[in-house]
Amino acid sequence: MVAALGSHPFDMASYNPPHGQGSGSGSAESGSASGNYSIPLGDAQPDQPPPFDLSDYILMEPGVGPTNFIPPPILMQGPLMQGGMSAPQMESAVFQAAQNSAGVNIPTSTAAMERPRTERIAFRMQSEIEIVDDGYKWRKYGKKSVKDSPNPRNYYRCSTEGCSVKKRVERDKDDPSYVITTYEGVHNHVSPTVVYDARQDAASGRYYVAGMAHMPPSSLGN
DNA sequence: CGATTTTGACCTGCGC
DNA sequence: GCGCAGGTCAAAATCG
Repeated sequence: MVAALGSHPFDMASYNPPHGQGSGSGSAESGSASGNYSIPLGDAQPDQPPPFDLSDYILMEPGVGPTNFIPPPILMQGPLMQGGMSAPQMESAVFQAAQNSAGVNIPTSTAAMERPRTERIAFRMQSEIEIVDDGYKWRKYGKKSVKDSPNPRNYYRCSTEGCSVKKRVERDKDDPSYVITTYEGVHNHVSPTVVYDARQDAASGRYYVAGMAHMPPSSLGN
């Protein structure tokens, strides 16, 4: 599942997920190894944990602003988008996926059930640089070489006090011109550098920042 | 001088 | 139980 931001933003392109070759990490169970994902948005598989992994990224093409990109403040699990979405559709899909991840997925394996669910989203973008300015301030806390990839993975944590959001950044092992950024968690604050408009909806309790829904800090599980 | 990065060690989960 | 791999910690180094 991939959202590709190509010649027209939020146009999806097919992408074959670079699944791990069964290294025992247990992450390669989602979908077939070669096709596009076809699990409908929000249709969680009842007998599987949320099948998120690095294949669930949004693909960004050059010129779509990798140096000034603000990730959606809502994070999600599971396959998200398929081909042919318009920008409003994608935005809606992102939000719906977040809602689904918050309440619909019912993993049955004990490991998946006992593991605290962390909201994550990954972006795959073509970029010379690995550190994109997403408006938040990050502090690097680790670097690790990963199996099946010649490129190290860098670990960052939001440097805002009290915010436990993390992100991982690594280059695509299949195409080093692409950078995969995985966000984990939800910021409990607005961007310190980019705030166009932030307000809290009285009915839902969500924050709306620059037109996007933001979960209230009180709803954070971690 | 405080903040950030680097990097080896340590911890934990999972498969065999 | 053991080994591997991913993730985190923390002290030292570096930077602004």
